[in-house]
Amino acid sequence: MSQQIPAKPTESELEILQILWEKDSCTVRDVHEILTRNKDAGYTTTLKLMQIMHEKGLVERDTTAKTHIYRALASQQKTQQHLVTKLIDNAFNGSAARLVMQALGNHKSSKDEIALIKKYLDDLESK
Amino acid sequence: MSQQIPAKPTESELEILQILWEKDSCTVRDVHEILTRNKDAGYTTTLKLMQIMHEKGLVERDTTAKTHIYRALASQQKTQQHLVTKLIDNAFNGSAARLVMQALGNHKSSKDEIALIKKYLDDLESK
DNA sequence: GCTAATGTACGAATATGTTCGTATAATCAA
DNA sequence: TTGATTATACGAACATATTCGTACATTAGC
Repeated sequence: MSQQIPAKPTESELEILQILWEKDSCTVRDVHEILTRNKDAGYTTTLKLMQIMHEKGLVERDTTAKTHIYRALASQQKTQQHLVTKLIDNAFNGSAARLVMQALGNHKSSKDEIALIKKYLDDLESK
Repeated sequence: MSQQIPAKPTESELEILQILWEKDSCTVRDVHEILTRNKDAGYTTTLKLMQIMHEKGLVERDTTAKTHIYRALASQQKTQQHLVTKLIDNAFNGSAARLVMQALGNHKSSKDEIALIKKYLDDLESK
Protein backbone atom coordinates (compact mmCIF):
# COMPACT_ATOMS: atom_id res chain seq x y z
CA MET A 1 0.00 0.00 0.00
CA SER A 2 1.47 3.34 -1.03
CA GLN A 3 0.31 6.73 0.13
CA GLN A 4 -3.39 6.99 0.60
CA ILE A 5 -3.05 10.71 0.27
CA PRO A 6 -4.56 11.58 -3.03
CA ALA A 7 -8.19 12.19 -2.55
CA LYS A 8 -9.00 13.24 -6.07
CA PRO A 9 -8.60 16.99 -6.31
CA THR A 10 -11.38 19.14 -7.66
CA GLU A 11 -10.74 21.62 -10.47
CA SER A 12 -10.10 24.50 -8.13
CA GLU A 13 -7.82 22.39 -6.04
CA LEU A 14 -5.94 21.35 -9.13
CA GLU A 15 -5.29 24.95 -10.05
CA ILE A 16 -3.73 25.45 -6.67
CA LEU A 17 -1.76 22.23 -6.79
CA GLN A 18 -0.23 23.25 -10.07
CA ILE A 19 1.06 26.40 -8.47
CA LEU A 20 2.44 24.50 -5.49
CA TRP A 21 4.13 21.96 -7.71
CA GLU A 22 5.75 24.80 -9.56
CA LYS A 23 6.83 26.94 -6.64
CA ASP A 24 7.25 24.39 -3.89
CA SER A 25 6.49 26.62 -0.88
CA CYS A 26 3.82 29.27 -0.91
CA THR A 27 1.75 31.44 1.32
CA VAL A 28 -1.92 31.79 0.62
CA ARG A 29 -1.22 35.22 -0.76
CA ASP A 30 1.39 33.90 -3.16
CA VAL A 31 -1.06 31.40 -4.52
CA HIS A 32 -3.86 33.91 -4.59
CA GLU A 33 -1.80 36.41 -6.54
CA ILE A 34 -0.94 33.88 -9.22
CA LEU A 35 -4.45 32.53 -9.32
CA THR A 36 -6.01 35.92 -9.91
CA ARG A 37 -3.91 36.59 -12.95
CA ASN A 38 -6.37 34.52 -14.90
CA LYS A 39 -9.65 34.61 -13.07
CA ASP A 40 -10.78 36.70 -10.18
CA ALA A 41 -11.74 35.53 -6.75
CA GLY A 42 -11.71 36.89 -3.24
CA TYR A 43 -8.74 36.26 -1.00
CA THR A 44 -10.79 34.34 1.53
CA THR A 45 -11.96 32.05 -1.22
CA THR A 46 -8.42 31.00 -1.95
CA LEU A 47 -7.75 30.70 1.76
CA LYS A 48 -10.75 28.48 2.32
CA LEU A 49 -9.82 26.24 -0.57
CA MET A 50 -6.34 25.74 0.78
CA GLN A 51 -7.71 25.01 4.24
CA ILE A 52 -9.97 22.36 2.78
CA MET A 53 -7.06 20.93 0.84
CA HIS A 54 -5.22 20.70 4.11
CA GLU A 55 -8.10 18.81 5.72
CA LYS A 56 -8.10 16.41 2.80
CA GLY A 57 -4.38 15.91 3.06
CA LEU A 58 -3.61 17.33 -0.34
CA VAL A 59 -1.23 19.88 1.16
CA GLU A 60 0.73 20.34 4.34
CA ARG A 61 1.41 23.59 6.08
CA ASP A 62 3.77 25.14 8.51
CA THR A 63 1.83 27.18 11.03
CA THR A 64 4.76 28.29 13.10
CA ALA A 65 4.57 31.87 11.97
CA LYS A 66 1.46 33.94 11.64
CA THR A 67 1.55 33.56 7.89
CA HIS A 68 1.29 29.89 7.09
CA ILE A 69 3.45 28.20 4.51
CA TYR A 70 1.88 25.59 2.25
CA ARG A 71 3.43 22.73 0.35
CA ALA A 72 1.85 20.10 -1.90
CA LEU A 73 1.52 16.62 -0.49
CA ALA A 74 -0.22 15.06 -3.44
CA SER A 75 2.53 14.19 -5.85
CA GLN A 76 2.32 15.64 -9.32
CA GLN A 77 3.12 12.34 -10.92
CA LYS A 78 0.51 10.34 -9.06
CA THR A 79 -2.15 12.95 -9.47
CA GLN A 80 -1.59 13.26 -13.19
CA GLN A 81 -1.55 9.50 -13.50
CA HIS A 82 -4.84 9.25 -11.72
CA LEU A 83 -6.51 11.89 -13.83
CA VAL A 84 -5.28 10.47 -17.11
CA THR A 85 -6.36 6.99 -16.20
CA LYS A 86 -9.75 8.23 -15.22
CA LEU A 87 -10.17 10.14 -18.43
CA ILE A 88 -9.13 7.15 -20.50
CA ASP A 89 -11.75 5.07 -18.75
CA ASN A 90 -14.46 7.68 -18.69
CA ALA A 91 -14.26 9.01 -22.18
CA PHE A 92 -12.01 6.83 -24.30
CA ASN A 93 -13.31 3.37 -23.61
CA GLY A 94 -10.08 2.46 -21.96
CA SER A 95 -7.93 3.11 -25.00
CA ALA A 96 -4.83 5.10 -24.16
CA ALA A 97 -3.92 5.28 -27.82
CA ARG A 98 -7.12 7.07 -28.69
CA LEU A 99 -6.52 9.64 -26.04
CA VAL A 100 -2.99 10.16 -27.20
CA MET A 101 -4.01 10.78 -30.74
CA GLN A 102 -6.75 13.10 -29.68
CA ALA A 103 -4.29 15.01 -27.56
CA LEU A 104 -1.75 15.30 -30.32
CA GLY A 105 -4.19 15.96 -33.09
CA ASN A 106 -5.59 19.29 -32.09
CA HIS A 107 -2.90 20.52 -29.85
CA LYS A 108 -0.47 21.13 -32.67
CA SER A 109 2.66 20.10 -30.91
CA SER A 110 6.01 21.37 -31.97
CA LYS A 111 8.51 19.27 -33.88
CA ASP A 112 10.54 19.03 -30.75
CA GLU A 113 7.67 17.67 -28.75
CA ILE A 114 6.86 15.09 -31.38
CA ALA A 115 10.48 14.02 -31.56
CA LEU A 116 10.49 13.70 -27.80
CA ILE A 117 7.48 11.47 -27.81
CA LYS A 118 8.91 9.29 -30.54
CA LYS A 119 12.03 8.80 -28.53
CA TYR A 120 9.90 7.93 -25.58
CA LEU A 121 8.03 5.35 -27.62
CA ASP A 122 11.27 3.83 -28.80
CA ASP A 123 12.34 3.41 -25.22
CA LEU A 124 9.05 1.84 -24.34
CA GLU A 125 9.34 -0.65 -27.15
CA SER A 126 12.90 -1.63 -26.45
CA LYS A 127 12.34 -2.75 -22.89
CA MET B 1 -19.57 29.34 -35.02
CA SER B 2 -20.00 25.61 -34.91
CA GLN B 3 -22.48 23.74 -32.77
CA GLN B 4 -22.98 25.22 -29.38
CA ILE B 5 -24.26 21.91 -28.22
CA PRO B 6 -21.63 20.58 -25.93
CA ALA B 7 -22.31 21.86 -22.52
CA LYS B 8 -19.58 19.95 -20.78
CA PRO B 9 -20.97 16.62 -19.65
CA THR B 10 -20.64 15.53 -16.06
CA GLU B 11 -19.17 12.15 -15.18
CA SER B 12 -22.51 10.43 -15.05
CA GLU B 13 -23.51 11.98 -18.31
CA LEU B 14 -20.29 10.83 -19.85
CA GLU B 15 -21.00 7.25 -18.89
CA ILE B 16 -24.28 7.48 -20.70
CA LEU B 17 -22.81 9.23 -23.71
CA GLN B 18 -20.28 6.45 -24.11
CA ILE B 19 -23.08 3.95 -24.34
CA LEU B 20 -24.98 6.05 -26.85
CA TRP B 21 -21.88 6.55 -28.98
CA GLU B 22 -21.45 2.82 -29.00
CA LYS B 23 -25.00 1.74 -29.66
CA ASP B 24 -26.41 4.72 -31.53
CA SER B 25 -30.07 4.37 -30.52
CA CYS B 26 -31.17 3.36 -27.07
CA THR B 27 -34.11 3.35 -24.74
CA VAL B 28 -33.60 4.36 -21.16
CA ARG B 29 -33.85 0.74 -20.21
CA ASP B 30 -31.13 -0.24 -22.67
CA VAL B 31 -28.80 2.31 -21.18
CA HIS B 32 -29.79 1.44 -17.66
CA GLU B 33 -29.11 -2.22 -18.19
CA ILE B 34 -25.61 -1.56 -19.47
CA LEU B 35 -24.94 1.00 -16.80
CA THR B 36 -25.83 -1.32 -13.97
CA ARG B 37 -23.38 -3.96 -15.06
CA ASN B 38 -20.73 -1.96 -13.30
CA LYS B 39 -22.40 0.08 -10.62
CA ASP B 40 -25.91 -0.03 -9.31
CA ALA B 41 -28.50 2.66 -9.53
CA GLY B 42 -32.25 2.92 -9.64
CA TYR B 43 -34.02 3.02 -12.95
CA THR B 44 -35.47 6.45 -12.32
CA THR B 45 -31.99 7.75 -11.65
CA THR B 46 -30.91 6.83 -15.13
CA LEU B 47 -34.13 8.21 -16.52
CA LYS B 48 -33.68 11.51 -14.77
CA LEU B 49 -30.12 11.82 -15.98
CA MET B 50 -31.15 11.25 -19.56
CA GLN B 51 -33.94 13.78 -19.23
CA ILE B 52 -31.48 16.34 -17.95
CA MET B 53 -29.13 15.52 -20.79
CA HIS B 54 -31.99 16.19 -23.14
CA GLU B 55 -32.63 19.57 -21.58
CA LYS B 56 -28.96 20.40 -21.99
CA GLY B 57 -28.99 19.31 -25.59
CA LEU B 58 -26.54 16.49 -25.11
CA VAL B 59 -28.99 13.97 -26.54
CA GLU B 60 -32.06 14.00 -28.70
CA ARG B 61 -35.05 11.74 -28.35
CA ASP B 62 -37.93 10.42 -30.31
CA THR B 63 -41.07 10.58 -28.21
CA THR B 64 -43.44 9.23 -30.79
CA ALA B 65 -43.96 5.97 -29.01
CA LYS B 66 -44.52 5.50 -25.34
CA THR B 67 -40.98 4.29 -24.90
CA HIS B 68 -38.66 7.08 -25.95
CA ILE B 69 -35.61 6.51 -28.10
CA TYR B 70 -32.46 8.41 -27.30
CA ARG B 71 -29.50 9.34 -29.47
CA ALA B 72 -26.34 11.29 -28.67
CA LEU B 73 -26.12 14.81 -29.99
CA ALA B 74 -22.78 15.69 -28.48
CA SER B 75 -20.23 14.29 -30.89
CA GLN B 76 -17.72 11.85 -29.52
CA GLN B 77 -14.86 13.57 -31.23
CA LYS B 78 -15.68 17.06 -30.00
CA THR B 79 -16.39 15.89 -26.49
CA GLN B 80 -13.16 13.96 -26.22
CA GLN B 81 -11.29 16.89 -27.66
CA HIS B 82 -12.79 19.19 -25.11
CA LEU B 83 -11.98 16.93 -22.20
CA VAL B 84 -8.41 16.30 -23.27
CA THR B 85 -7.75 19.96 -23.83
CA LYS B 86 -9.14 20.78 -20.45
CA LEU B 87 -7.03 18.15 -18.75
CA ILE B 88 -3.91 19.34 -20.48
CA ASP B 89 -4.58 22.83 -19.24
CA ASN B 90 -5.74 21.86 -15.79
CA ALA B 91 -3.14 19.34 -14.83
CA PHE B 92 -0.30 19.35 -17.33
CA ASN B 93 0.56 23.02 -17.60
CA GLY B 94 -0.59 23.01 -21.18
CA SER B 95 1.88 20.41 -22.34
CA ALA B 96 0.26 17.78 -24.52
CA ALA B 97 3.50 15.85 -24.63
CA ARG B 98 3.55 15.40 -20.89
CA LEU B 99 0.05 14.07 -20.90
CA VAL B 100 0.88 11.69 -23.70
CA MET B 101 3.83 10.26 -21.90
CA GLN B 102 1.89 9.91 -18.71
CA ALA B 103 -0.85 8.13 -20.59
CA LEU B 104 1.54 5.74 -22.28
CA GLY B 105 3.77 5.19 -19.31
CA ASN B 106 1.47 3.41 -16.96
CA HIS B 107 -1.08 2.14 -19.36
CA LYS B 108 1.22 -0.44 -20.82
CA SER B 109 0.12 -0.25 -24.38
CA SER B 110 0.61 -3.09 -26.77
CA LYS B 111 3.27 -3.09 -29.45
CA ASP B 112 0.52 -2.57 -31.96
CA GLU B 113 -0.75 0.49 -30.23
CA ILE B 114 2.70 1.97 -29.98
CA ALA B 115 3.35 1.29 -33.63
CA LEU B 116 0.07 2.97 -34.46
CA ILE B 117 0.96 6.05 -32.55
CA LYS B 118 4.38 6.24 -34.16
CA LYS B 119 2.81 6.09 -37.54
CA TYR B 120 0.46 8.79 -36.48
CA LEU B 121 3.36 10.96 -35.38
CA ASP B 122 5.11 10.43 -38.69
CA ASP B 123 2.04 11.68 -40.46
CA LEU B 124 1.86 14.69 -38.21
CA GLU B 125 5.46 15.56 -38.89
CA SER B 126 5.27 15.18 -42.63
CA LYS B 127 2.52 17.69 -43.16
C1' DG C 1 -62.30 -5.10 -18.84
C1' DC C 2 -58.93 -5.41 -15.20
C1' DT C 3 -54.60 -6.08 -13.09
C1' DA C 4 -49.65 -6.15 -13.46
C1' DA C 5 -45.87 -4.43 -15.66
C1' DT C 6 -43.51 -0.79 -17.79
C1' DG C 7 -42.91 3.80 -18.98
C1' DT C 8 -42.46 9.10 -18.19
C1' DA C 9 -42.61 13.35 -15.28
C1' DC C 10 -41.33 15.70 -11.51
C1' DG C 11 -40.34 17.23 -6.82
C1' DA C 12 -37.34 16.77 -3.11
C1' DA C 13 -33.48 15.03 -0.32
C1' DT C 14 -28.68 14.57 -0.30
C1' DA C 15 -23.93 15.33 -1.48
C1' DT C 16 -20.30 18.04 -3.04
C1' DG C 17 -17.98 22.16 -4.54
C1' DT C 18 -17.47 27.18 -4.57
C1' DT C 19 -17.77 31.76 -2.90
C1' DC C 20 -17.72 35.23 0.32
C1' DG C 21 -18.90 37.96 4.65
C1' DT C 22 -17.71 38.62 9.24
C1' DA C 23 -15.14 37.93 13.52
C1' DT C 24 -10.91 38.06 15.52
C1' DA C 25 -5.87 38.01 16.19
C1' DA C 26 -1.22 39.59 14.94
C1' DT C 27 1.79 42.91 12.91
C1' DC C 28 3.42 47.26 11.10
C1' DA C 29 4.09 52.11 10.75
C1' DA C 30 3.32 56.73 12.18
C1' DT D 1 0.05 53.48 21.47
C1' DT D 2 -3.15 53.35 18.15
C1' DG D 3 -5.13 52.84 13.68
C1' DA D 4 -4.46 50.46 9.27
C1' DT D 5 -3.10 46.37 7.19
C1' DT D 6 -2.73 41.53 6.77
C1' DA D 7 -3.54 37.09 8.54
C1' DT D 8 -6.60 32.93 9.87
C1' DA D 9 -11.03 30.68 11.13
C1' DC D 10 -15.47 29.67 10.29
C1' DG D 11 -20.33 29.78 9.13
C1' DA D 12 -23.54 30.29 5.64
C1' DA D 13 -25.31 31.11 1.04
C1' DC D 14 -25.30 29.43 -3.39
C1' DA D 15 -24.57 26.37 -7.31
C1' DT D 16 -24.41 21.99 -9.28
C1' DA D 17 -24.77 16.97 -9.47
C1' DT D 18 -26.86 12.77 -8.00
C1' DT D 19 -30.32 9.81 -6.29
C1' DC D 20 -34.72 8.25 -5.53
C1' DG D 21 -39.76 8.21 -4.19
C1' DT D 22 -44.22 8.98 -5.82
C1' DA D 23 -47.79 10.12 -9.09
C1' DC D 24 -49.69 9.12 -13.16
C1' DA D 25 -50.25 7.26 -18.06
C1' DT D 26 -49.92 3.47 -21.32
C1' DT D 27 -49.59 -1.12 -22.65
C1' DA D 28 -49.84 -6.26 -22.38
C1' DG D 29 -51.69 -10.49 -20.83
C1' DC D 30 -55.25 -12.96 -18.85
